[in-house]
Amino acid sequence: MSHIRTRFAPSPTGHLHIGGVRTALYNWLLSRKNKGKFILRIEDTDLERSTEESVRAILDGMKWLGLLWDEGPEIGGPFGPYKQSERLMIYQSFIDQLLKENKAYKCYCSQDEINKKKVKAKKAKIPYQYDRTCRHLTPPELEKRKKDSFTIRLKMDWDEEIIFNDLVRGEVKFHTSQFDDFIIVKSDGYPVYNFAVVIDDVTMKIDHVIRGDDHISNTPRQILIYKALGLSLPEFAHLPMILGEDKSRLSKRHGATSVQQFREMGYLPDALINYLARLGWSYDDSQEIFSREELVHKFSLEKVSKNSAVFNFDKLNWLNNYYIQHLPLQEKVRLCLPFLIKSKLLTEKQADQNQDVLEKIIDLLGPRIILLSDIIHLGDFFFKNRVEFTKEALDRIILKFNCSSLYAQILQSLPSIISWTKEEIIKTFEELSNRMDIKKKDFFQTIRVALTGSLTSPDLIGIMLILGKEKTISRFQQAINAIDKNNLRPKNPTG
RNA sequence: GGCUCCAUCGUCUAAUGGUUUAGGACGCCGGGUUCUCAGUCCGGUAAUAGGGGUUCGACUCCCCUUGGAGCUGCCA
Repeated sequence: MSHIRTRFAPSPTGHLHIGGVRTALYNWLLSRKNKGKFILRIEDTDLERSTEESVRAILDGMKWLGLLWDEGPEIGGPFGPYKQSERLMIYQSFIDQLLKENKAYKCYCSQDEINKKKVKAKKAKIPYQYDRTCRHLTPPELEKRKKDSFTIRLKMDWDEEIIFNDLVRGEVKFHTSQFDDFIIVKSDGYPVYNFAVVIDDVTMKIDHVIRGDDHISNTPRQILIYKALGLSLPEFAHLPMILGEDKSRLSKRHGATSVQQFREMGYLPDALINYLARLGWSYDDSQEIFSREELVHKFSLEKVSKNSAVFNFDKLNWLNNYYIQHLPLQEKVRLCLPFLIKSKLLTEKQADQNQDVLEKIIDLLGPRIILLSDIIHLGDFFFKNRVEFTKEALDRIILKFNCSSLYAQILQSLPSIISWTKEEIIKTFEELSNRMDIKKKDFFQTIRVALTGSLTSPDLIGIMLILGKEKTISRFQQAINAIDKNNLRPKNPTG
């Protein structure tokens, strides 16, 4: 297993799906581990649904995740092209071979005719198989239909057990009697998936075919094509599917499924990779956090589990938070910045000029950030010129305590703080707290509301340190003004 | 319907016939730290789908049932 070649072969009919990413990841890991090659191939033989935009999304997504390919779109390689739509000539030569060797034939049956036969079979409760009408066409009949469009079918002349050894599930058996003369070339001249995939894997010298287990039933058909062509088989490994919370196949209705969405929500590539790696694979009974290098080193197909796995956002979030916390501060800032700018909390220019403040803010917010985008609602009060009381803050603090006079007292004490340091601020507020007729807990909550408008925030001293003396004073003043202006006072004066 | 795959806590999984009162992680619950919320630390809750075999012994092997999934396309 030294120079192994693996591949990821998505079809560009939508975004890059998270399930596909895991397949890509396992292929990538195995190629890295064995110092082999990882090939990216675009399977765009479905003319109707394939789009250039989708190809873009796939390439971008793969790059963002750091799943770089050794051969494929944009970089080429010795076995290109790497887009099926550009490989028609290659398929043609293999089709010619099959036709010439009388192992395949042209079928002129229309889609309508076939559909009728299927309906009939269903009514009779017998499994549908193509009745081979066109296989027995006489030369005059063939001559007559020469100009009609046709598909090409593979002759099923086997009567045996197809057995292959799947690297994750062991021996899998099918009997050839289940297969009919299936189509390998569509009437538009494009090869059908099962055919194209075989030709591509062969010509690209793929020796380990690792894919989702939805392909397990396709495998015997593909093996039959290999056999018809006299080609030797690669190793197969079928990965379990990823399910949604309700255990049905993961789809949009379970939440985000495209890499782009995960990216926009503020997930880190490393967290996503770590999560996906552990979803369906384990190393031992205790390790959860794996660096990429570790994954490359420790990954093996033998430890891939056979059963499908439910995608769980709670665990992904836990990992994302973990990875964010372990990021160097400057990196954290760099990653959070786009979210702050996009939400208009600050401009790029402001960010450049206030790098140090930004670092302090993000350092303070650090452990609270689960998704990078959390920075927006967690830290907005730092960037806004005035804070607004949340409904809860209003009900539980502003309308419950005599905040206006409390703030006034604070304002009297603040100017006496000469050097705006942690120690001085603590000293002053502890003193205030002791002096006032309010529980310490409530006292600090009133401050929190004045400074942030909210009932929850990071450490208050930390906030004041970042805001600076001026802004801190002005927030208390603003709060008093807002209270006076809107007459926000406790309903019960005695309370 | 036919064929195929799968089955351990709510979720991801460990335990590859005996070392196990079935281990870890996320979640959840409780507690410590504390000005709130997080974070962090400590503790707790919770599973071998059911039934038959094989065996001195079964989560582990075999069979059946049940449940879930996939394929059964001129989609990939």
